[in-house]
Amino acid sequence: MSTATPPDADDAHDGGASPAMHERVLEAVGVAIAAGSLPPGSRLTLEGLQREYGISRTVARDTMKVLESMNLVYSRRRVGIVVQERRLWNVFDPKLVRWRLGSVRRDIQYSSLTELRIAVEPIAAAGAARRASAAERAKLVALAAELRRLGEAGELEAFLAVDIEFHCLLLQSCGNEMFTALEGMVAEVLTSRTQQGLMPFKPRNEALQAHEDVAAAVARGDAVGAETAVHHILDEVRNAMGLH
Amino acid sequence: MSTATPPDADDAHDGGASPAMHERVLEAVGVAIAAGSLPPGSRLTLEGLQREYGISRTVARDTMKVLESMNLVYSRRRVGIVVQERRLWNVFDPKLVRWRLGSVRRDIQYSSLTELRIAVEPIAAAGAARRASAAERAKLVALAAELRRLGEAGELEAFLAVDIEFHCLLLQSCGNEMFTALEGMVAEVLTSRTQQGLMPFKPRNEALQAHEDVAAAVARGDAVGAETAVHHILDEVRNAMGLH
DNA sequence: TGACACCAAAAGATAGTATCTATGGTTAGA
DNA sequence: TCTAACCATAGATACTATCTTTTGGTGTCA
Repeated sequence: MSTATPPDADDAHDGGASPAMHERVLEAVGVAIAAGSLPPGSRLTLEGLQREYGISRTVARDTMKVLESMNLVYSRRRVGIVVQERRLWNVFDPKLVRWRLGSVRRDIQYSSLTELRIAVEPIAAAGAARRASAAERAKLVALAAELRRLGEAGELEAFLAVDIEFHCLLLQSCGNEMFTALEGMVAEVLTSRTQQGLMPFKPRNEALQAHEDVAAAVARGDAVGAETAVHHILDEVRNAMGLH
Repeated sequence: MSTATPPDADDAHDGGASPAMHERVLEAVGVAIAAGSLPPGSRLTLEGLQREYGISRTVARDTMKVLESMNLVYSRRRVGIVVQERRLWNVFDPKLVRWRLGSVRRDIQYSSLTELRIAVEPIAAAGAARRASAAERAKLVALAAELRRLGEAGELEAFLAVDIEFHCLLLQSCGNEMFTALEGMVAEVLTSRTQQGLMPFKPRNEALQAHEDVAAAVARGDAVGAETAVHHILDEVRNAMGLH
């Protein structure tokens, strides 16, 4: 082996080793699988990984064990490590979601997430109306007001930031930890929507009103009202997806 | 160290080693964390795990790396392996869901899953109406008919099996892989509901009708109709959860 | 003299390397 | 069809390197 114990030279593909050796190779292999450049059925070996990334067997093992726990690969004796068929992947693992959002298959992941958001947010709002703390209710109302201000002023960037905060707070205060775990993904969807110019230049008044309605309904503990109001927010998105 | 290298005797806590050493300790530690007997902030060491489970450092490392990738623990030099606060767990990891469903905290996990199901299934039905294959549409109609037959005959066990098949097929044919990944969890919720006697002794006619409506709507590609009909199925569940 | 702040050294844990044996599944050969 | 060789993982062991917490010592100030 050329690259030996000390953190010496010849690490052409290194950037400083700060994000930990293990993470780097996990990231590299994970991205390759998510992007499809290592399609299902592809076979790896620990030995190959050691050579390719200049790592020890232990690190190669650790990486594969993590990938295995995400169901991205399985390993069999005498065969090596085999890329699992897509159907069996743990598609809710945040790492995988991130890898896929960065890949050429980005669109599929994005629309899956959007649909998930459409499904979850109304129920989350209903949950918030029943279970949110007083502080959270107040914060939601404040954020809705802030959204109107920024929306009418046409400050899209600040609007996005507050919009994310609004929707994430909804997920946090709904009392369902599984919904809360979707926070990061929803933020990603909202960001992406703005970046790709899928947002109207100026938020429509109906959308602003709907956000205020959600906040008000949650504030007064009206679960049905909150759910309905969120539906109004999402109608725009549903239309864009052809979901009427 | 008492338990040493060879697969010798004195392994009191062994059952044959067939499910792989690594899995056994992953399971044990994972269950302990999920159940709360290793609360957030608890500290483990590789050395301690080696002694406790009679395993080598390699296996202990692998296990911890998997737990770390699920965000159940993090490890820091000089400190050891620390159980992560609940808020940060990857609560969508099927392994964790399974562990929690088997723990004393079962109820929390169960209601989270039920709420998730309430959120996702209507949108999944809409997706199926737009994207299911002809075979899937036909199968749904057939399953709905079978449900009526079994329901009216009062054959609860067979009814449950077909009910699971119906709802899983919906998730499979909706074209959203994230929804599809929830299949196992939905099956678990439905099973649990029956086992715990939360189902009426004989399915209500409204429920049977709603299943038929869903199948029919999907069959004719009516997304709105399918979504509404699923809502009717879930109304019963929503009431039971106090979600009106 | 006692209390506090600061700094340096020791120690304890993971991170990673290297190498070995055991096991089981594949494949090729009789 | 059976059998044996081989190959890759599963697991064990013993290192070194590194990071970070703890601890102990020192000096200053009240």
